[in-house]
Amino acid sequence: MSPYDPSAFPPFAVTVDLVVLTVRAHVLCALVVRRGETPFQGRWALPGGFVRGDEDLAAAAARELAEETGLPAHDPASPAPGNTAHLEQLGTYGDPGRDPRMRVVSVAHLALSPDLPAPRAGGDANSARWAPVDALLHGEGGFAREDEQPAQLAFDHARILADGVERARSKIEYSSLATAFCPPEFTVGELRRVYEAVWGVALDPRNFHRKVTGTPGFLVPSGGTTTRQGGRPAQLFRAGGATVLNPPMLRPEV
Amino acid sequence: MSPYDPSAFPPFAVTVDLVVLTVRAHVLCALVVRRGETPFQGRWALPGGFVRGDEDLAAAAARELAEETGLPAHDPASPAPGNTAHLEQLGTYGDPGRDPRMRVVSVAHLALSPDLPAPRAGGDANSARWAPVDALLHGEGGFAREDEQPAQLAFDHARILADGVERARSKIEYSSLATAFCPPEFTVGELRRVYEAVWGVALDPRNFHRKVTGTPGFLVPSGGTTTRQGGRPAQLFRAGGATVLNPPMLRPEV
DNA sequence: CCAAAAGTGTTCAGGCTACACCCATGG
DNA sequence: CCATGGGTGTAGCCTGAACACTTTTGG
Repeated sequence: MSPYDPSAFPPFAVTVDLVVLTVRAHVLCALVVRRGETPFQGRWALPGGFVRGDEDLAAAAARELAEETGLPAHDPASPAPGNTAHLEQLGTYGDPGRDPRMRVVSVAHLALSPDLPAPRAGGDANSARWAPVDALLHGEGGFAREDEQPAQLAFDHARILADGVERARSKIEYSSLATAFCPPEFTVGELRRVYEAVWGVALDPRNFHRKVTGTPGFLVPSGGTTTRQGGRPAQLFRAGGATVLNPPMLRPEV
Repeated sequence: MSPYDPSAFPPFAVTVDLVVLTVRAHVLCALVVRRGETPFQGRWALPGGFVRGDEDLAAAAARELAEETGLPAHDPASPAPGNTAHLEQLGTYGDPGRDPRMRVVSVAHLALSPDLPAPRAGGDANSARWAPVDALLHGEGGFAREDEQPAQLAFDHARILADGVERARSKIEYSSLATAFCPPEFTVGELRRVYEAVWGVALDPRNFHRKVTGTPGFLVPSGGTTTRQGGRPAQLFRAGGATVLNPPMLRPEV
């Protein structure tokens, strides 16, 4: 048998898993769903599902995202046009044994969304929620009440989530991706709080303002102002056309 | 049927494809193999093959790399300890129809290697070669003699190669990855010629020298000197432990 | 008037660029 | 002695960090 003969291949299942991130109340959160079946029954997991036989990987990810959040995805090349989510491929996880039932290769995707009212997962409000990534990755104690499960995610999803968070943290440095966490119109202060939540640091509001408004193509004023944060009214902006930031935003030293 | 029931999945074949890059004679080159079978018979393609039933994705990529080049791969986390290649996952390509025979999902990997004597592919010297990436991606005219095929790669391999080259170009900015193109001991000038070949630019030798020797952990002197480039003898270095460069190397404006 | 958030001006330190200049070898 | 590449010094520009200060709202 030739090694290039596709009629003699080992059988694989291919799935997409989603790392959906958002910023809620100044905290970076990920979407998790509760598993109703073995293995890992009752544990939290990343949303995902099988790729259909005639379906592109990106299309499968967009379909799963819409099913879980109601958000349409948009192409990574173009900036977010209305209430949509950024979606990009993250990486592929295919250890034999990562799913005890059979050989499953999962193509993980990273989605970034503005703050949403509430997750909806097949009508069952208790089966999907936003959880702080710190609690999911490090702490058992990050959940508010004791009846909410501790954070050990099913399968290798903790690793996938960690990779997605790291991708988001590094990518907002040199791209305009942070605007994907914001509604269509937002203030400089709201954008700064996104950076602060994702990086877990405090930034100087004055220098941040100069930096983002001075980076060509990052922000365009939409004309309006708002006072929803209190204090002096702030200008409203939309995401500009730029996707790569030059110069980049600098993450403070650890 | 539940969407999570793995016994009812559509059948996929999973392969690994390799973008193997090296710098030969100041030119960035990729390893390509000539296809002996339909489809795309006689065309150049990226090396690759099926993932075995009990094999990790990274292991499959390392196995294919060793079969094609004889090089052992090493973990991306550790710097190259001898004559080994850097190997990392690049991305996954799963369009229905990318292989006309059946549904194939390919997990592409990026390998960076020092200049090798000659490719060896199953003993057939004519079936594998290093080709300049510019010729493979843009020009039909990049090949030296007319009897060598023009550059149209099989399947979606041109896209995969372009993604791999772009990954390498951006990653040598902020990581020590450029040393993966060098032999275990190398001079600052040799490292500079790697950057110049990968980026396609000319760099100031004086400032480059100061920059790389001043970046902590990037290079460690090995004690020896060499005169293989002519002129004043140059210090020999090994790759230091650092994987991320702070400050990064700056790619000149386009 | 006071608190709070939005912006602007200014100063200082450090990195990058450009280029003058010296060093050590082979031919 | 000259060409070639290796390596150091230095002046000017620019950017980012730090922080004083003004602006504009709500209570």
